[in-house]
Amino acid sequence: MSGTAVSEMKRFRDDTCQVFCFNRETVQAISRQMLEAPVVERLSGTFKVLGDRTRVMVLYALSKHELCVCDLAAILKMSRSAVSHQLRVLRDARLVKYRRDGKMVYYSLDDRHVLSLFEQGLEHVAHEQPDRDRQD
Amino acid sequence: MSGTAVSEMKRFRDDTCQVFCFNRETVQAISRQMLEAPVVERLSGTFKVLGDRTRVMVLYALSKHELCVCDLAAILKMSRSAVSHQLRVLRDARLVKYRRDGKMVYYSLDDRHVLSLFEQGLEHVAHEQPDRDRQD
DNA sequence: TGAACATATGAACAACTGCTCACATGATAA
DNA sequence: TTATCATGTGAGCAGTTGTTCATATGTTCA
Repeated sequence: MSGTAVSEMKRFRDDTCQVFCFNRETVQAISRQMLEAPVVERLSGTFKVLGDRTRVMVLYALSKHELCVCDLAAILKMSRSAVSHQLRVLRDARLVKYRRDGKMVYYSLDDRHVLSLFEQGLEHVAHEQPDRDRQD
Repeated sequence: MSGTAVSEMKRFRDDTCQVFCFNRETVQAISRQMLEAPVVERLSGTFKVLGDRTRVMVLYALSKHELCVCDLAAILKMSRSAVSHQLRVLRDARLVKYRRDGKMVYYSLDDRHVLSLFEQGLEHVAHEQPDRDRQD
């Protein structure tokens, strides 16, 4: 794939767009502005962590009050093990922090942005009801 | 699981927290405030859609300019089929809209909140570098 | 020390996701 | 109509994810 002529392009499989289709300049301009791979990785990674029922509930509960694993499990009606696994994910994503007090471990939110993200998300969700398959 | 005595609880498996562990009142208070299931569902669903490299790049590209599938595929260096599949997910989540013009279909952002979400996400990500395993 | 208990974690498994491939759909133009 | 092209989509698959189970870790208290 170098200086191949357009006529030869037709032989290529469909695995990348074979011609700079219709807006070569736009494509190049946006390609230059595109987010760098590690940024995309971290950004999608953060959203992925938020993209799970259990973790959403954990974060919401923690936004109300610092809680130990056992209380979280009771609130979510889930096993402590499952909650603990998810808390690890949230810790790794730096969305929660913890503090040890004897046998207990108390978790709380560790990010000033999580709540803003939640609110933005809720706003999107609030305007979500209407008709299917909008074309414009 | 009704009025079972605490001493009997020990026989239960670990699948839900067997005692209202340490903060019965907090647990009950937060349980009452908890988000309703459908809200949790839609909220985590929205974040899940944003939690993917390809879709993050698609949305970012569309935030710069309305684009057809072929141009998007060229920008992302991916097959048109893959991009088309992801555009369907984004459409279903009401994050993009489209407009037909002859054979072409042009996509653009369909949500005033997506960009705010992106910015919040980027802010979180920006403060993410430092030391591992913070305990406080 | 050892028992009891809160939490953490590895393995395993079922469910889900994102890609490719092949084909379908829908539009344009001869 | 047919040929061509942009896009859409179903099946299949490899890779990922979230839970359970069993067990490990780490703390308190006798």
